[in-house]
Amino acid sequence: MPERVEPCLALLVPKPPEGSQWVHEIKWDGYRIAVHIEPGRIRILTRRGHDWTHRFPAIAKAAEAFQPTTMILDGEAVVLDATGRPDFGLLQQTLGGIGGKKKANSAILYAFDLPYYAGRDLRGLPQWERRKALESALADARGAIQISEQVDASGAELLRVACEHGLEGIVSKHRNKPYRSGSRSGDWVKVTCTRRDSFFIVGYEPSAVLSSAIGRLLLAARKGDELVYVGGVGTGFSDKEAFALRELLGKIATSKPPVVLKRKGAVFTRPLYVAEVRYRAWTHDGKLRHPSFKGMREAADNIAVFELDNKAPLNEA
DNA sequence: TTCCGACAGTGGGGTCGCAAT
DNA sequence: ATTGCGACCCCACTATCGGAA
Repeated sequence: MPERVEPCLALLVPKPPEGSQWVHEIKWDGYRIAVHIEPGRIRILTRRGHDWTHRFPAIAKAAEAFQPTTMILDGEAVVLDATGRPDFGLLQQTLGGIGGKKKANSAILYAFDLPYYAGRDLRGLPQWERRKALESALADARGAIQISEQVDASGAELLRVACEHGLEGIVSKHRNKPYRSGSRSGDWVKVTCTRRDSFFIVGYEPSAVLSSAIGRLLLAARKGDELVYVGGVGTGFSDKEAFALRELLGKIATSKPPVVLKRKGAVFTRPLYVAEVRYRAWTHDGKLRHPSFKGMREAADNIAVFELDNKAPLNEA
């Protein structure tokens, strides 16, 4: 059995592929892991090959049930929230940081591929054959190891349902393609549920490398009569735009911060512009998750700036 | 010639531990 | 005691370059 199998990665695309050669499943919001099972030994490796076995005791324990068969299960470790949805923030809190002593007892694995089984490297097989092998290998899986269901629906339909339920998105796989380790080829593609909203630009931070360019914009939402910092955005603009933004915002810099925020190097500006931002969700902390800049305009009455209401949670659909 | 895949680099969010302040 | 930094995880995106088409 190989010491390590680099995971096959999914390419981000704007819409799900169509056609009978594609199968679709839920995109689980957690940590990608590979569970190596062999006689007398269980190892759980992260995407970059770090041994995190001790952090997923429940999954490691559940994996023992498959011994002595050798196999590598590829899947996503998640922690479910009270409503049964995967919660990335919860996973991180449960898991702790790099030297963390916390145990993610509640983390479970959604297995979606089987690159190695019973002495055979299955990566060269088409996806549908590996899938068949996975289903038979996990026929009586339960508890901390579950199979990630392939859904018998069009990609567009599954995506709609996934987004409706506050899930992260979907992954589509080509039935006839092999498992390409370490590659982000289009054999696997993902579509994520995203939102677009407008936020006030309340400042910027200079780029760490490009002089006279911005590195990130500081964003705020409206909450009643106040502005509340909701995080920064540092991608989505080109270098050219980063220079132009610095030029423009430099003119409206103010010494009176419009929001409560202390960050070294931050330059605050009067909230005269709104940025349109695409993002995936809100963190527990009230920040934008995976934000990217899509454009900006002058603030005006006819532009709806995101309004925080008093009742969190922010993560509801 | 153009296009695509792989890579590096700059950003976002989080956790924790450790060393410097 | 606080702060900053570095490992780790999840990423989006831009810029570049070499090889495939």
